[in-house]
Amino acid sequence: MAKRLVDSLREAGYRLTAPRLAIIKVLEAETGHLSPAEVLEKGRAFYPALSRATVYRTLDLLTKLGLLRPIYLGEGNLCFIYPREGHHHLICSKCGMVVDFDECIAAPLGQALSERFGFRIESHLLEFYGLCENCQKDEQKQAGGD
Amino acid sequence: MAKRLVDSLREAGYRLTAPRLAIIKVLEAETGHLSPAEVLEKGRAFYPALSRATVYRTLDLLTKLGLLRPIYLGEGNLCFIYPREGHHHLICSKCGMVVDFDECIAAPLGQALSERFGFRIESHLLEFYGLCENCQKDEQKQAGGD
DNA sequence: TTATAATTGAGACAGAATCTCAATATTAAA
DNA sequence: TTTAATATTGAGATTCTGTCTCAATTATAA
Ligand SMILES: [Zn+2]
Ligand SMILES: [Zn+2]
Ligand SMILES: [Zn+2]
Ligand SMILES: [Zn+2]
Repeated sequence: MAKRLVDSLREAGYRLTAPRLAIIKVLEAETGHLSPAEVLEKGRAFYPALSRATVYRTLDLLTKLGLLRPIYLGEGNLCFIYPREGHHHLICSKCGMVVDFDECIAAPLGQALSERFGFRIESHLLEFYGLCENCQKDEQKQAGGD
Repeated sequence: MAKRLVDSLREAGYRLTAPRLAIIKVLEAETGHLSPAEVLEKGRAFYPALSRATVYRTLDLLTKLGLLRPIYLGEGNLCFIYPREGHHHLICSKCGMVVDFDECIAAPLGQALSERFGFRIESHLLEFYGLCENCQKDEQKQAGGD
């Protein structure tokens, strides 16, 4: 698990530095969805001098290597997810609640697209949007005011 | 087509104002993926006094109503898409190129999740990430430097 | 060890998003 | 129509986010 990010960096010819390791530890420790600000904060537990610029640079680098994915979940914050195969989300477009689920049907389509467009597909995003049970109830009571 | 956004606003009890109409016209005119800044600029063609705050407020509102979806495409800019059924993307994680395609297999899974979690699903996101042909070639030549 | 070049932190900077509040416009009721 | 109640707005201040520069540091291979 820990190996994947580290090895991919190395194989691509990038140096394995203390700041990068701190960031990778954060990404691996959390199963979830981390904003750059959270990565910075948590990363300083491993490497106190960690700077904001380095966090952004490293998240971008890992994204370019296809190891992370930027996504908007719920409350309008960019976050990066470290994709586990077949891990996806159900998001309430009103209150922002996020439900995780592990189930997927995207592989065959991915295969087809890969051939059609000459892409080498590394991962995908599958997110459903809608209203959670609570927000459905709220909706019936009120109309108008937020 | 034009009706959908307008009617949904009304039905949810929100007022139909000139600034909102301008924004809706922009969203309908463009098939693509618009950043808030683009919506502001284009929206001023319909309603010159349109303000940035109103653009953000309206995009958020339409998102809460499940009519728009915030997404990161390619080069790290937030944009909002006005989902057309089965319209999705293939994104190069290195150079940011976006390929559109219209094909989808998410509906049955959506149905199942809806029942399992009590969500009312309104739409979904299905995006594939990988390397485009050019970036695959580049990768073979160099290792290391950006 | 040493040389080389990638990487870093700090802080300046630019741009994006949010907030406040008085002024305005929509809507429903009179 | 007219009016009253209230949602919505624009402008600008403000706060956050993300980028950039550059000298200092550090990983790596020789
Ligand atoms: Zn999947
Ligand atoms: Zn909800
Ligand atoms: Zn998750
Ligand atoms: Zn590419």
